[in-house]
Amino acid sequence: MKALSKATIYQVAQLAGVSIATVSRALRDSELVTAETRERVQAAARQLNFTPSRPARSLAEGRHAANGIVFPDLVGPYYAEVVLGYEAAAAASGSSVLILATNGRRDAAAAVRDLAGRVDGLTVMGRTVDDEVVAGIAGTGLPVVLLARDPVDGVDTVRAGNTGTARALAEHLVGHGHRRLTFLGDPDDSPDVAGRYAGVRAGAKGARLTLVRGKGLDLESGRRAAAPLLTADKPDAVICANDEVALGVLLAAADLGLRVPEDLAVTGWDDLLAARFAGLTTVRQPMRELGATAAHWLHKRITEENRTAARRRVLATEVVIRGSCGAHEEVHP
Amino acid sequence: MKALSKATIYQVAQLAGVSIATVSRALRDSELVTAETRERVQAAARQLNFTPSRPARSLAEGRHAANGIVFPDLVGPYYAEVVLGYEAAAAASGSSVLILATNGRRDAAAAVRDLAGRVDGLTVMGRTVDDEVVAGIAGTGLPVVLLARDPVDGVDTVRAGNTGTARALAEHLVGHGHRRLTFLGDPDDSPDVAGRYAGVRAGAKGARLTLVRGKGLDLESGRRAAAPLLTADKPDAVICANDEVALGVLLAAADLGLRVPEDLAVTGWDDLLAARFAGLTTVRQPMRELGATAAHWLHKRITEENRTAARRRVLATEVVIRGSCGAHEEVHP
DNA sequence: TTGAAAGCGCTACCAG
DNA sequence: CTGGTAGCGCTTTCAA
Repeated sequence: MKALSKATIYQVAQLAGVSIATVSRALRDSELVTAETRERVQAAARQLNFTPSRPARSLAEGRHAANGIVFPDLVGPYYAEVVLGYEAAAAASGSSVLILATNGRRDAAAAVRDLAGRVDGLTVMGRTVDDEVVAGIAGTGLPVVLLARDPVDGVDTVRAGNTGTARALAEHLVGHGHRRLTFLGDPDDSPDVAGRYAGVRAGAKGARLTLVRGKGLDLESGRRAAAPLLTADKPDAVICANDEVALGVLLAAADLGLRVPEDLAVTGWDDLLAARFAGLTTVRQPMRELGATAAHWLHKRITEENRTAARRRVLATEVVIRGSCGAHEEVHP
Repeated sequence: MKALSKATIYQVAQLAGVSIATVSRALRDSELVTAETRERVQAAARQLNFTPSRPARSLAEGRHAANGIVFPDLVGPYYAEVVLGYEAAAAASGSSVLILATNGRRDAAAAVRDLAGRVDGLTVMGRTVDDEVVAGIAGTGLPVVLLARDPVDGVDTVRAGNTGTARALAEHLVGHGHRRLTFLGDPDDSPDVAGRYAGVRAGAKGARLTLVRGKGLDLESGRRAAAPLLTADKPDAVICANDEVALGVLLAAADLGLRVPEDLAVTGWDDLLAARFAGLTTVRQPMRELGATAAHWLHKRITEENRTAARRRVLATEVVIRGSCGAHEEVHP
């Protein structure tokens, strides 16, 4: 009972003894067909294992019924969660999702432009392509939403709060009596890191703050950067750009025989599962909600009649206190 | 300098003063056009911010230049890593990637069928849709690769080793002197879990082995399931279906005042980052390679001339010994 | 309620 | 080397 390769609407029409127009209607539950005809057509379609060709349909309808999301990587829970939230929301509004990871790709811009040609709307995250690429695509009329990224004129932007929470975090550390703070991470790396550093600076009043531009955002990068830093600067608190880097610092500190938090306080950002088991003080952000919001906004843009003004939203983040920043009465589980 | 909405090949042709056929050639670097013509056309295209319509091209070419992957979820690093490996490999062979998460979707089968109509090939992971859906799609002639899932006749399958490594893990525990083993996880949940349980059974000769069918595969599920289990069964070792569950058990054990590994050994599966910080003995699997292999195979299928026999491959996994299974001289960092 | 036919934008074949 | 043109499979008027 092997079904044939690819049945077309013509074959279904022939088998059902109607025109292709009727098949088209019947298959999409148009009210313009008799119940009887509809059934006959659907039976024929089933028998031929027929699935309408998406390209043909898209071409005729002038839409893709799909949208895309561009992110740097899927390493670590952050992007994965964002993408998951995005996919769920997009699916809810009937869109398929195309993904594009730009990391390790020399032709990121070209890849993004190509993707733009396959979708009804596009979400672009930070650290992927330049603003001019974004502007070029948005200029096409293609709805675009920026995620975790500095705004571009006329384009919607959704992001998680960095500065305010970073400031609160720094103030908390200063409140613990720490006076020699180090921020480990490169503000030029991403808008998020830049925002976090800005907040830390604001909250570190009265304490010394050193910036150490670590290269990567993974555990090994943190570990490598930490060793010289801890022996040279002798900070009493290291505020890391994200959790992975912080975990690397924790490892390096252990290697050096430094006790956390007695000799050294360490904080991260993202609240990974590992942070919980490492007792790491960090910041939690609504990852899925970020993705879901982007998908919703995109859907609105795609379906709206007259274009409305660009929107911006900053989702709330929260400091999660655990043991690594100093002793507390009660810590987060 | 706002670029117009959507330029077509006709407008480019007109602006460049050539036919659409020439535009089509020039834009795809055909050798059938003068360098001069090519440049003129490309200039016109650039000026109009032209991007060829993907549906039109796909319709004409009869291919999508895209393939898809279906997975249950993107929660936890496992699927994210697999998808990442897949995306990278697919991109390398010029394919865009469409994703579909089936979890929390009532109409998973329909969604998968729809996806099948948008791609040149499809990878389907375990725990997503029934074999009959897979068979139906494969019967269409659409290349399909199964990932981390029991084989279906005539369809390629890639998976990570479960049974052998699970057996080694169980034997290791028995070697530590543990005699009251509990496997926490539901073999009916996924082919992977079933394979792990089978291996554990084989390796638990000479010890008592209890099966506790925990519901979910997340941390809270593990934690909830562990409490009654630890007080009732009093096992001296709990082998968990994955790391998250194991971490939950660790938390529950701590709540009950049980020392790990003195009073209780615990093992997981996946080697999450958190496992390292929790000192959890676990099993590492080549997640990205799983995804990459699936993408490669799919590409081969899509481009092959005459269909070859279905292939199957099992990628190697390895036990990672840390502190949670008993005392060792040297443990993994 | 159904059918005929005109596109949707692009590729590729056939002439010239 | 370039232009004309026939589709690719489907949706959607416009008539019947």
